[in-house]
Amino acid sequence: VTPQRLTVYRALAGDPTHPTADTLHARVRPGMPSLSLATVYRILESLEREGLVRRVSTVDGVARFDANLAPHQHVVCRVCGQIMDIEVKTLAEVSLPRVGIPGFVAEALDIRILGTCASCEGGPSSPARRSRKPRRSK
Amino acid sequence: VTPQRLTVYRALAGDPTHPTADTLHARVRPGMPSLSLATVYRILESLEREGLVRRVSTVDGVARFDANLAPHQHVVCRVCGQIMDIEVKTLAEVSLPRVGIPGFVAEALDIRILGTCASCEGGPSSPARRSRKPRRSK
DNA sequence: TTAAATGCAAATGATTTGCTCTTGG
DNA sequence: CCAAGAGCAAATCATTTGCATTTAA
Repeated sequence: VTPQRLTVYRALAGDPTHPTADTLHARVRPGMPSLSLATVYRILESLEREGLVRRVSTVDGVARFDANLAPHQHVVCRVCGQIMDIEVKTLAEVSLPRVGIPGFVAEALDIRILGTCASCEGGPSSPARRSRKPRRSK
Repeated sequence: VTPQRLTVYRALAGDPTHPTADTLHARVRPGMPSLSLATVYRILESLEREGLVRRVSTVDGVARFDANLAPHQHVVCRVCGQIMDIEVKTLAEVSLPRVGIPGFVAEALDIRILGTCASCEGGPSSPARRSRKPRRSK
């Protein structure tokens, strides 16, 4: 089943910034003006259900999606909010089994490395000031 | 500066479940009926700004708070949504510096171990079926 | 007294849903 | 033809804000 689904999926797959539903919608609009935001949400939801897309955890309450299915983790810039992928293979790499909770069956690892990206390093008037939400301003 | 702030802070500090603002509000209401949810949000915001409280990352868009300032990470049950603390000291413990992004200055680690907790292990009709949101039902 | 904190209600923003209309199979 | 998908608008939820009132310092 797929018409504009392809469009949305491709847009997400070709975007390394882990866009929000809204961003994706805007990015796809020009080539498909009638596509509504609600539909984008529905498409993302089904893609997630089908396991083609993942929702990445954030601390600001806005959903961000990722079509990169290869096991990887994220690096987040606290200043510009940019999210980048890094290859930290799987559970084994970080002593997962050592969860001190009895009876808990660990299944997956979700790691986020917080810091400052190259562009944002060096004071507030640096080179690439990004537009992505600079924490809490909703 | 502090009247009902103490109440909210104490409620959070004495709750290992990483409650949402709403849960905290409900939990404190009986002893302070006039306390509004908006105020709880404002209190949590200031406590966060003062560094007494942290917001934990979630994938479902609802803010959860944590008053445990000691460096630690979280274990999340995918079934009942419960979030528990575990002691995974600091950055050093997980080869942090190996971020493959040039120019990125890593500052903190945010790890979440996803899995199934003891109570939820063993089919949907198991012992302790928790009330915490079983994923996406907002 | 006096800026900061609180209450309430209304405003926002993100996400979801109801319902109708299309359309791919 | 027919169920699944798309559109649009209205509904929900979580969170924030405006403003008048209260209060701790």
